[in-house]
Parts: sequence; structure tokens; C-alpha cells
Amino acid sequence: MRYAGDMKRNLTLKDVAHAANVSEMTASRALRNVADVSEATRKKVTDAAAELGYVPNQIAGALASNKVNLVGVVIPSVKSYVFSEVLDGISSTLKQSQLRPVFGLTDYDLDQEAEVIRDMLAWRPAGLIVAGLEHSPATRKMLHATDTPVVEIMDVDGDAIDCCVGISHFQAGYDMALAIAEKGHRIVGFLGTKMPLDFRATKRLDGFTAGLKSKGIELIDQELYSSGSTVRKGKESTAAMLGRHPNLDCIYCSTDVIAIGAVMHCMAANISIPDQLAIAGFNALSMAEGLPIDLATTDSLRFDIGKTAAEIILQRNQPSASQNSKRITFTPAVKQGNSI
Amino acid sequence: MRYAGDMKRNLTLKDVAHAANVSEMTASRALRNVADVSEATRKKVTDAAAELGYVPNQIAGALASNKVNLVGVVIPSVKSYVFSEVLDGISSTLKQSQLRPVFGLTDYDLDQEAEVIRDMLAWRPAGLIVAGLEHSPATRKMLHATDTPVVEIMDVDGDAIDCCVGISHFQAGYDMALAIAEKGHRIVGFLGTKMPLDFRATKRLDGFTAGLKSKGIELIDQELYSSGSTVRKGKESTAAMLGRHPNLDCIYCSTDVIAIGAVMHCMAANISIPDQLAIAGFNALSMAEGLPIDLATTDSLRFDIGKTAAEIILQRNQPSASQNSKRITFTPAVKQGNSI
DNA sequence: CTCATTTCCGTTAGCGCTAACGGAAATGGT
DNA sequence: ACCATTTCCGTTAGCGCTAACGGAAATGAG
Repeated sequence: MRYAGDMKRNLTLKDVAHAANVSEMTASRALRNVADVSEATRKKVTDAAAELGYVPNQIAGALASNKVNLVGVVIPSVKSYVFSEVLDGISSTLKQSQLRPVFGLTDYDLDQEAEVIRDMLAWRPAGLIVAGLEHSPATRKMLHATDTPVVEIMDVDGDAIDCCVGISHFQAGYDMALAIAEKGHRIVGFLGTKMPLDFRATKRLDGFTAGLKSKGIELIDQELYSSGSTVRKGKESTAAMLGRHPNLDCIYCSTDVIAIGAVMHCMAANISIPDQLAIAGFNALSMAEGLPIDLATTDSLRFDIGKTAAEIILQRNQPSASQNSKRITFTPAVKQGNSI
Repeated sequence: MRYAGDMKRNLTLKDVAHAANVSEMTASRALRNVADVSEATRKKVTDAAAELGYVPNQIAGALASNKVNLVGVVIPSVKSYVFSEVLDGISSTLKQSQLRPVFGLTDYDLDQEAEVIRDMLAWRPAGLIVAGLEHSPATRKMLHATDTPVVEIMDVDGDAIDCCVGISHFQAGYDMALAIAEKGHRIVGFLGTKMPLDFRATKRLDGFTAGLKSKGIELIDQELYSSGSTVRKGKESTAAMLGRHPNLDCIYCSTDVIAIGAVMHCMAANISIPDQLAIAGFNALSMAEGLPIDLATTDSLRFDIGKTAAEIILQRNQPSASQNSKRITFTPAVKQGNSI
């Protein structure tokens, strides 16, 4: 004895067509809201589908029509507090359309990235949004070979496969160095994630040291940890760095999360900001907004980047659209705050 | 004149088979690593595929084999800092398998949830992981009708469609109330997101008031905001509530993000924690770990929940597996900290 | 009322892949 | 050397849906 629920399995368009007493094709048209169906029969069909609890099979539909309504989004991590706003920008932009984002994680690992992208391309998505410009040769080859629109986001310092939307992290680091030098700080350290994992942090550091050098300042210390960025890590690393260099007067952190930890250390150790120690971060995370001090940082414009990337995918999916590669560079401004 | 890149378009298994001088079926077997192919021909095929840059078409494969390697994950938001660890648990667990998570966002909106779930079911995924037990009637019907395994996560206070993994938010609120009462606090307020949007926050509040009542304490004030939870919001709301009730001696926050804001207000206003004001949060977010005080909170065990949900999907996808619905309740302990 | 349009619906032929089966060649035991 | 296995590969027939075309009925112009 089978349950009624079991009988509903493998419901197919044919069942709906049969129930509505029309052909499969008419049922298909009715359910997809395409033309050439009278209102009467359309209602017959949709009623029958609702009655049966029919769920269209996108797999078959996609195969037959050669159209997929998915947009692949490949990001390193969801734990860094950085990508949530990017996803938000993408998600809210695509919402108006038929396109649906699907996310994949790489854990800052280029091999995992290659796997995720291979898997996504196997579904022939309507577009692909990938964080970063650095990829393995295999990934690069896949992305060059595919005909789905590819948008690389976050970063513009490098060569893009197709389209690219982001900011210059080198410039962001450089500009913050100038702002810090301007304020008179001279004994400066850097705190951030270990370089191989995060190319953009590296670029910020490079830009930062270049900026300092242009003002005759050398970076006195840098601490690179391999774990993820946490407030606790920032607090501990700040303590450690101050232990090595008691005369340190400024720390540039690769992300606000770390900078908040630095602030926490200063509060615990009664170090006044910015008089005794200046602190600067990056990203303009909302979690820094309630701090006792107004943290110096750079808004990485993550929502805008996600939004713009999604718009490019949408535009590329319009039949008439030009297929030209775009390169969109946002220029973030340093937010001085009062912590430097 | 077409570019070489254009020539590679629409590469099909037939092309690979032709290049390797075997039948389509043999090529298919070779690429999928199934038996009945000699090592020699397998190499011929994989070499040819690599040479051509062939990417299998999962759509056709899924249709033919009636197998999809995707697991749908439906969550309200990525901005709340809450779901990142759930996704992490899911992602890292599925990594060992062939299954790949795809994420969809609902913005705490049941209609959007219905849409997202409908879209996902249309792809006939190997499993579906949905946050929460509250759904629209339409969603409920779809989830009941489908034969893909469904795991509802985060919450166990209610009826599950199929499987369910989470904690009791009512109990969490209740337990925190007891811990707070135990410490001697009597004039207690609640700070949290507006109820219709977040059912679990509501349940925590219900449990909290019930717990207080069992100790003869009435909630003196509650502030519910409709926006997302931010540190700034917590800071401002704490100030506002203290303005209304200067004699308040404890605030329970619906999430640590808000609690951190409360702590920030106290630091700015020179209010000592917990002597003048006790503060408790929820979730045990890592961003609270560097605070000057050790925040009282409840670990919502998000990673474990994600991991367990993924394991259920994996187990359900083994041919021999029992299809019994599971209900797994984690019991989080109150972390007292030193803020209450 | 006639013929050209328009409106509506059905038929045919795949999309690219794989399950299932069958058959030829290679292998092995005696 | 003979036959039973085993190993390997190809053929056939779809999976569930939709593009493209074609044709019948309804409509309208004159």
C-alpha cells in the first residue's frame, strides 16, 4: 500500500496536460506565461497544475531551451564579515529578474576555487561572479573558454578574464599611508592575514608600504597570522606588536575586525587613541560603528560592487546586449575618523 | 572569421568521443570514473577531454540519470553574522562528498522563501536545508509533496516537515532568565529585532519572560526595532532604554551584536558592567570575544547544526539508507561570562 | 460571402547525457 | 584445444521539456 504522497511523485508536464485536457506544449506555454494561449485554457492548465502540486522540472527545461536562470557566485568565505554585503548587493539586484544567485565557497584555496567553478560551469549558468583576479591556470583556462559572462569582483589590480568590478587595493593602502603620514605618525606597523591566502590584503600592504616610503617612512613591523581574522586575534596581535615595539605609534590593520581588536587592547591597556597609538582598518564594517572611537578605515564599497556585477550579468543576458568586456573601478575615499 | 575561443563553444561529449575514437558511452564512462573501461582508453578519453577543454553538461547528465548533486540551503540573510557558521558547517561537511551546496536568501520574508524554495525544488536537488520551522502554507505544501530530503534547522520549537536540527530558543531564553535572576538582577529589559521578522527571537523572548516570571520578575521594558541588528543600533537602543528606566539593572539582547552595542554604551557612559547594568546576549558570536568584559551569552551551536544537517542529507542519499525523519535537539548551555 | 489575417493549439524533433542490455574479444581452467 | 567467464565497449532508448513549424478555427475587411 502506497501513501497518496507517493502517488504524486514524478509528476510530469504530461500529467498536467492530461488533467487539463490539452497537449503538453500548450500546458508548457500556459505555465511559462508565453503568448499563444487563450486565457481560458491557461486557467485550465494552471488550475490543474496547482491541483496536482506540479513543480516544473528546470533540468529538462534548461536542456531543451538551452537557458539556465542561475548565476554562480564564487567567494572565499562567509566568515570574514566582508562578503555578506556583496552577496546582498547581488541578491537584491537579481531579485527583480528571473535570475537566481547560487553561492559557492573556496576557503581562499585556488584548487577549491577551480573545483567550484568547474561544477558551476557544468550547469551552464547565465553568469558567473568570482571574487578576485588571481586564479589557478586551470581556472583561468576554464573561464576563458566558457561563453557565459564572467565578472571578477572586489579587485581591479590585475588582468581580468572578461568583466571586472572593484577597487584598487594597492591605492587604498597607499592612500591610508598618506593619511597616516599626514597626521604625523612615523613608527608604523601592519597587522593582517597571511599573504598567500588573501591577495587583496597583500596589495593593500604593498600600497601601504609604498605610500609610507613616499613620505620617507619604513614599516617597522608586520604580523601575519594564518588563521581567520577575529577581534580576539587583533587584540592579541596588537599586544604582541606593542611588546616588540613599545614606541609604535600607529597600526594599520588589514580589516576592521582586526582593528577593533586593536582598539579593544588599547581600552584594556589604557592606551589613548590616537595620541599614544593610531589605528586604521579597512572595509568600513558596520560592526565598527558603535566603537567609542570613530575608526579610520576605507569603505570597500562592497554592496555597490555586488550590485554592479549583477547588473552586468543582467545586461549581458539581454539578447540585444553588446558583449563588450567592462572594467569598472570604484574609488573609495579614506574615512579619517578620529583614530589616527 | 571566428576566434579559436568561439570554436570551442558547445563542446559535447560526442566531440570528446570522436577525438578519442571511442563511442559516446565509453567516453561518458571514462569521464565519470565508472567501471568497465580499460585504463588505456580511460586515459585516451580524459586526455582528449582535457585537450579540448571539455566541461560536462550536468543538465543533460542530471536529466538522464535522474541524479542531481546539489543541496539547496535556504537562509534568511547573510548580514546577521549568524548564518555564516551554519554555512561553514554545511559546506565543510559536504566537501567530502559529491554534493555541492547552493544558497538562497529569503530576507526573513515568507513569500520570498516560497519563491526560493520553489526555484530550488525545480532543480530536483539531492536535499534541502531550510532555516526555521515557520513557513507559508504554500511552502509547507511544496515541502510535504517533494520526495527530496528536507532538513529544517536552527529551531526545534514546533512541527517539522521531515527532519529537524536545532536548539530550543524558548529554553535558551528561559535559561538565561534563570541565570540573570540567580545573579540578583530584578529590573530587566529586552532589546531585539521586531518579532514578525524573526520567529526564533520571539521564542527566546517568550522563554525569557516565562523564566523571569517563574522567579517573580516582570520584564520592565522591551525595545523592538525593525531594521537589522547592528552594534550602533544596540548602543542607541540601550541609551534610549536607560533614559526611560534609569534604574534598569539588566538588559537581555536578542543577539550578541546588540549586546556589544550595549557594552559600548556602558563604556562610553561610564556604566560599570555588571554592577550597574548587567548585559546578556545570544549566539556566542566570535566578534564578542575581544571585548573588555566576557559577555554572558548562549552558544547557538551554529556550526554543529549545519554539520549535522549536511550529514543527514548525505545519509539520506545513500541508497541503502532508511528514510526515517530525524529530530535532533542540541542543548546549549548558558555561558555566564562576567557581564551579568 | 469570400479570402486574408489573426488566434490558438498540436506535432515533430531534438537538447546532451546515461541506464540497461547485448555482444565481441580476451582470459583462464582443465 | 575447448568452453565458461570475465573484461571491455557499443547500441538502443529514453530523461522531461521546449523551439520551430504547421494547420485548423476564429476573426475581420471589402
